Amino acid sequence: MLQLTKRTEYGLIALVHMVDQGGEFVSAREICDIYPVPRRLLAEVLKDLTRNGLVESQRGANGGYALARTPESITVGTVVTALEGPPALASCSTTDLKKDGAGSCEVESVCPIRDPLHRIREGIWRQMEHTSLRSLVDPRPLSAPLTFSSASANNPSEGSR
Amino acid sequence: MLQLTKRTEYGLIALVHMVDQGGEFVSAREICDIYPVPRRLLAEVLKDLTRNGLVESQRGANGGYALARTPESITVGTVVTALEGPPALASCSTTDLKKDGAGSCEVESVCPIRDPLHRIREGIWRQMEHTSLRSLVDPRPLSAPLTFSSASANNPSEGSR
DNA sequence: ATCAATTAGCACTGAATTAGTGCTACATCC
DNA sequence: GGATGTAGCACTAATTCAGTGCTAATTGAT
Ligand code: SF4
Ligand code: SF4
Repeated sequence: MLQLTKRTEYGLIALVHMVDQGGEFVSAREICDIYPVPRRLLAEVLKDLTRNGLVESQRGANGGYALARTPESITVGTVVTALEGPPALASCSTTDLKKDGAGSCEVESVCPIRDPLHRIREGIWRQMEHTSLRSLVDPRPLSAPLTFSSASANNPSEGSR
Repeated sequence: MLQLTKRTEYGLIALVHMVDQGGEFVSAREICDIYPVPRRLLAEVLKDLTRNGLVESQRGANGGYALARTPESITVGTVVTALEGPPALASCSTTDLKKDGAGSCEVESVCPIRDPLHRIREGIWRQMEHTSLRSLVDPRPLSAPLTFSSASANNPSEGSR
């Protein structure tokens, strides 16, 4: 259906929140305390993100999650790949062969749309790779397109806490 | 899952085949005679394409389907939209509100990723709009059985196989 | 030492979407 | 009339997804 899963969205939201907290460990409870998201499910997602090395986790009281890499190096593509596998667009994309691999599609040998679809997929992937966590967070605080001298506009009380 | 449906792929394949036949009416049987696609399902897809004005249909013997518009004016985006609705990426995209519309997502009011996702979706849409049927057919270095003998009188339904 | 908070792991249920099929009616050509 | 082929509708089965339960293991605080 050409749509991300809820899990991916939840993951992205959580990651953005982590960026907001700038390195502090945040618990799943804290996150879904802000965003109305099923806690259980979010925990599951965070766990997957941890498995894939996107975030670090800390158990026990005062535990939680924090980014394991810089917000610049984590892209939407990274998250999607971690949470629902590499974007496919069709069942015959090259990178994803953990499931069926070769004999996935009967049409494959004579398929006239395989390569074009492949090309579109690459474009989509480029889009996603081009959107980093940082760029998800940055344009947010100011709903204005651009401010000259962003330094003055940037409220010092903003990010950290 | 960020993947097109089979129906869309089948639709694209069929459309490409129609371009190959350059205006001639081709039956569903003829198409799935070339591409191993469930005939019944393909018919269903073709029907939808007809409803959306992408192809013209002709009933009866020697009937079939043919493009109702130029191959340049039909894009992958068009087909996707006709067959599975406008690309959404998330449940809160603007164009699609036939189902739930406003109260689709609980997070919506505080969602930090909505706009960025929206932007990515636009990029994807642009990709799809930029890929016309023509460009699907053209870059194919014709080692394909493209014969100009598509015309006129006695073209029995098969023969090449 | 105990307790409370929190992640890790696993498996499961229920809903939604999708793939694919059956059957009948209608249209067209021979 | 008969063969071919689309139109329409409804239905089943498979797959995927969202969300939940329960039980460890870990850590800090009391
Ligand atoms: S081969 Fe053609 S039909 Fe089969 S999955 Fe790839 S694109 Fe879709
Ligand atoms: S609002 Fe945010 S979470 Fe809800 S659907 Fe749109 S993007 Fe996904």
